[in-house]
Amino acid sequence: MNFISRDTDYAVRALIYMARQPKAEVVTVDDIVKKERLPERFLRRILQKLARKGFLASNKGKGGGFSLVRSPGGIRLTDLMETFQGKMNLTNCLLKGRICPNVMRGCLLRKKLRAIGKELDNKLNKITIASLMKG
Amino acid sequence: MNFISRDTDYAVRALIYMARQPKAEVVTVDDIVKKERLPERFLRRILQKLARKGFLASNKGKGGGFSLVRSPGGIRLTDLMETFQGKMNLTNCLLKGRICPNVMRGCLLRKKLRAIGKELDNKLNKITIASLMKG
DNA sequence: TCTTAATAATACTATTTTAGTATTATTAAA
DNA sequence: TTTAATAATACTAAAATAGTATTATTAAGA
Ligand code: FES
Ligand code: FES
Repeated sequence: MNFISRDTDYAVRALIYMARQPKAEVVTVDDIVKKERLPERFLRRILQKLARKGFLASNKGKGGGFSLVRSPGGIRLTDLMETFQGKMNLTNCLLKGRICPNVMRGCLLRKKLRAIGKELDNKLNKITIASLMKG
Repeated sequence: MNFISRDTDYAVRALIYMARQPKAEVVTVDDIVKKERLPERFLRRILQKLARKGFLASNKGKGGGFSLVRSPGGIRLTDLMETFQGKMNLTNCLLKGRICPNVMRGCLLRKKLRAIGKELDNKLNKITIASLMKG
């Protein structure tokens, strides 16, 4: 079971690559594909999604490409995970539809997981693209 | 994205139910199904797996059923997650096959996730069936 | 204005995981 | 020897994941 999905991972790579460019330049998908060796079509879809969500600006036409909108320090790993994997849910009750005797209140398992989940979130929230750029 | 899969969840319910029985009795699948409202066939497969893995003993034939082998305090949530979901992997590199420039050593993302993952493990490891029985 | 180099949008497909069902065999008590 | 239980295995349906393919749109620049 993977915590990070493939598209989240690809997005991280691409964003780090873009953030490394001097002067927030427009970067072409082809460029990223060549340097980071990611699958082109799939990466396009990922970048499009990032653009729709406001992480990137896309510039069509000749000389076009994608450019960062938000600063690398403002893009958290958890934002990307949420974008591509949906909100990470440590505590979802899977019995709900079927017959959950105690939707959340009083459910010890969920209560414990919730506490742990909060601490996990706090830590994950500190990971940003900027914090990953030194590597 | 769910952290706990459905079969892990069902296993937890079933084990708590069994642990609550006085005297580590043999419990029949039908009984669990009725009380916990879990899908019978699917639950059977789950219990069989728990038996193969040494959590339960199965007694065939008339008067048979499943019984706990390990004490409720000795069954950790993480054991069950590992059994049904495979080891939770916070740090798998998904680029590996494709061209990972730095398998783990020097990869900041993995390094950070590894540290967080360890703390998460420590906390999850404290959740046992026994610790969930009061609810 | 026409060509061209770029992305956009959308639909399709293949694989894997998840969740469940069905069938047949085995066992042991009564 | 009947019967009430599980075992083992194979099958299936649905959802998530990881892509691919096709066609449309845009804007720079000769
Ligand atoms: S069983 Fe539903 S919240 Fe615990
Ligand atoms: S990219 Fe492979 S370990 Fe980081």
